[in-house]
Amino acid sequence: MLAPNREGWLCRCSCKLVFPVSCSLVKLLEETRQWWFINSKLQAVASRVAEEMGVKLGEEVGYTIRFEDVTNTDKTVVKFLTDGVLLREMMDDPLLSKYSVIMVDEAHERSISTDILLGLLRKIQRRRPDLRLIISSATIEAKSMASFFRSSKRHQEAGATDLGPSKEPAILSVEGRGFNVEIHYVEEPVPDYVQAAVSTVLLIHDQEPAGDILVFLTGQDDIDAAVRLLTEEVQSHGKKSHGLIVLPLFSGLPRADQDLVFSPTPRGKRKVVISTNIAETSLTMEGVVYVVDSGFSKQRFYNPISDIENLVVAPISKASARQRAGRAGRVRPGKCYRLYTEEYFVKQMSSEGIPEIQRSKLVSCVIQLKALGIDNILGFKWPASPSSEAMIRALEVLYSLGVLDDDAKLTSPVGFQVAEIPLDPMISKMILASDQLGCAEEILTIAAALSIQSIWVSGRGMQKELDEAKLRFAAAEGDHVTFLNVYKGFLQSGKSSDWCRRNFVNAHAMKKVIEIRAQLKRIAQRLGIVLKSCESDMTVLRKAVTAGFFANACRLEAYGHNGMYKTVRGSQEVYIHPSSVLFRVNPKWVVYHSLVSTDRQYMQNVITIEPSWLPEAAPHFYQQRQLGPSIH
DNA sequence: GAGCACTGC
Repeated sequence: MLAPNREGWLCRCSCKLVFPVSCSLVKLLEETRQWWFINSKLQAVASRVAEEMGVKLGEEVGYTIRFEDVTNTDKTVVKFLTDGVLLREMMDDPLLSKYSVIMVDEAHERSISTDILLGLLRKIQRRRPDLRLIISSATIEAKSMASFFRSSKRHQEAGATDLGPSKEPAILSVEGRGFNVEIHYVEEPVPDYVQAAVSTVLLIHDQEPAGDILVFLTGQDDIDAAVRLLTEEVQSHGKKSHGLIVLPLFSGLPRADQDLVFSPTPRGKRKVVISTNIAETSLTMEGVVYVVDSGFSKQRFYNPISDIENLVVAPISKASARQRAGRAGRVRPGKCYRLYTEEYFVKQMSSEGIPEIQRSKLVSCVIQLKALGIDNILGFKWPASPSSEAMIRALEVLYSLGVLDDDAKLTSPVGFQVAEIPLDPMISKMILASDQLGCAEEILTIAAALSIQSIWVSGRGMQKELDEAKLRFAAAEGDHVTFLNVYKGFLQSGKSSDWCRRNFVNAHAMKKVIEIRAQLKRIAQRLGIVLKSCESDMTVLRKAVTAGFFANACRLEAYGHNGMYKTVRGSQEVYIHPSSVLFRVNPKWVVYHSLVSTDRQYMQNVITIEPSWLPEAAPHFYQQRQLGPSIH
């Protein structure tokens, strides 16, 4: 019935309309200290609702998240799920016929899944006049949300099929609740927001009454710098900074360090948490009374021309700024210090951020829509349309993978199978290829490892040790085979976290690899993929990788170019990333998993291939002549 | 010899 996906769903709206128990939801969210995973919050809320209704969790009230389905087909009447899970359900049941009411929460956050979901719901309204929709969104977006669904109604009236009038969805506008937060701006623009943040923290500490401080910066670099400056201050003269406890917070930080942020502040002390955006929505700290907002965050941008996704530091939106400020008013009235001018806020800051769908590659998104039976992708009505260049890019990739045919329809069986696997289509294609090549056991591990950020601990400050640890697992074939070695070692250690620590492997990441691999194994078995091991035959394994990633093939330039590669298709200059085990090895032909661009384009996760495999893997994509005379 | 906002299936 409900489709919430973020912390704080329902908590700020009056939703008597939906639920007589909403008041207890509010109470629950205030009491819930399980801030860690959003999913555990969803779980906690479902469990509390079950309790309020006097039923057992998993019966009348249940929840479904990626790795957990706690529902009962015969009994469950209220179900909590993430938007991604609901989209997966739609593949089997496009009209969502088993639901009579769907509430989409936090629609204003505009994640890709939410946008796809809204577009689809708008579409199925016509076929499901009985379906009641409730969209909960920030006030600022409520109008555009309403008009998005209204325009669909006009469309329906003009349409040929007349299935009776459909009710318009109820749009609930939600407002941040909490105590009043006093906003302060700087008089003049600051030249260096890290330095400005540090000074502001010291000023607050010096002049304001007790209460913790939360500082929003952009990433680990900024955070390390600010922590260092503040720590030096604490250690040197101490007077201005006496009693300050300085703590960094970002997702790559080891769990134990993150936990420090949530330990109670000792009497007479003041905690300063220097954080990324993780503290903006994903988790909540009690005791914060002062917020320092740099006005920037790291955001993903995608350039469809170069086909490169990038993380860049960019100004935040007014909506983000308000969200950040709100973090100061959770326990009592607070103060927010914005490190930008009021004029800038009023006149230059955009009111909403750019929706994720306009900043991302669309390959996964397009295949999902195709699998949902949306044939005319370019005509799909979005809450915010992605660029047609990005769409076309995605269609090209899917066509080259053999997932779409000449009419841009899903191919059978490959297209449908790739859509079934909840990963990047290039990874999914690699898994399918591994079936014929007889190396699915290994490829599933590689697929899981490629699906997470990094299996290594975040390396700053212990680079040498991390490099040495990597060497213990390094494989001549490249990073993919190195993953296999790490995975083997991890299993042999009995999944020991001590083993992880000794080998600079991220234990939390390995846990995720295990979970994802288990899920992939279930799906693979459903698809009839034989889980065969290739033992020590790395050739078939490299061929399977090539079958998915042939579009990322690169050739080393002649000597004297210092490890410069060129992509076979686009002749783009690329280099092997120094974190790769093939860095400085520079084999002649490689395929990479992803590009990261800084001063150069760096290939991350690289494996050696034979060029003759390329036309085999994708004959329409690589004709022999393109590969030039160097194939032997 | 470099740099990893944050989710999600």
